[in-house]
Amino acid sequence: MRDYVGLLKENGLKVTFQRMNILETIEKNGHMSVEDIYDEVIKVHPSISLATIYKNIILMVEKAVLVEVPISGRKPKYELAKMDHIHLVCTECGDVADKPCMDEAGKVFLALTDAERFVLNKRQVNLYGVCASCQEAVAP
Amino acid sequence: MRDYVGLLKENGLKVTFQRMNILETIEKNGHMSVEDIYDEVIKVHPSISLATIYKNIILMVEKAVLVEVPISGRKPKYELAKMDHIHLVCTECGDVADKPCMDEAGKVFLALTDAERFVLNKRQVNLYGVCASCQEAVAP
DNA sequence: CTGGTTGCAAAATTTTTGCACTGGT
DNA sequence: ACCAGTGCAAAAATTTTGCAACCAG
Repeated sequence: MRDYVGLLKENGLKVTFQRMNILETIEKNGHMSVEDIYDEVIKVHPSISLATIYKNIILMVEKAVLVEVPISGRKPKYELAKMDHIHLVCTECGDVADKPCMDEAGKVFLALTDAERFVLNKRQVNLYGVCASCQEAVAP
Repeated sequence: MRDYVGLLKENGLKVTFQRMNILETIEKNGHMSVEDIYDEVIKVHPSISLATIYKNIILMVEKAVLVEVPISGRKPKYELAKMDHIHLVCTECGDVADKPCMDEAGKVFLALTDAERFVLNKRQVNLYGVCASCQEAVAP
């Protein structure tokens, strides 16, 4: 598990049980919507309020501790900030998997935006399809 | 202007003024949120209701006439279905520009998902940064 | 201590739904 | 004439806000 205490302090955020639980839940599950996070965190911290989840997600996204992953046709999900990667989004179950290897594509994107006089800050690649386990479910 | 009458009929949708206005507005403006569309369409069709906008967007996305473009930190936008392209999203003004050239990246993505036993259906690339005109606004 | 943080309840916003009426085909 | 489509108003769902109590530093 990562050093969330340090991560929060670096960003001028106090270390509360709520925040620790949010971060640990997201680490464990990978990609979660606000509702997903609430449903999980409330199991270990029954008194937490949805407003607290919202406030903290907004705050942690601002501080770049979390990253919003917008997804076509669904609520956005949130993940821990990490090395550049792309997302494999299953259109059946909604699950999101990370895939490293932004490097090859990275060069292409830089060339593209240079020509455009566009200052590139962040890249976001979603590949939509059907994941291995959903393929099995359809054709066992 | 495209043949929206044909496009709607092909998809089993009746040709109404509301739908024509929605499609023409999106063609003219490129990428629009639900609210954007409503604000524009109401100018030429004052009696249209927001519910009609919602119902039609949902319907036309199902029929793949429109495509939802989810954007980090903002409401999703909608565009006409068109050839594969990437999005340059300005984090200052929120504007979205299309850029063709999915080909180079396309190969990379296919190789990636093949290895994963992931059936790739749709690709969505957002590059976030500051567009040329917002750069000028900051440093004139 | 003390300012940031929480939880609650209320407000604001956004999206969906039901239904009578309208208008395309 | 039939039934998809519209508009309205109400309901549901989502997100934000204000504030008193609380607690990490």
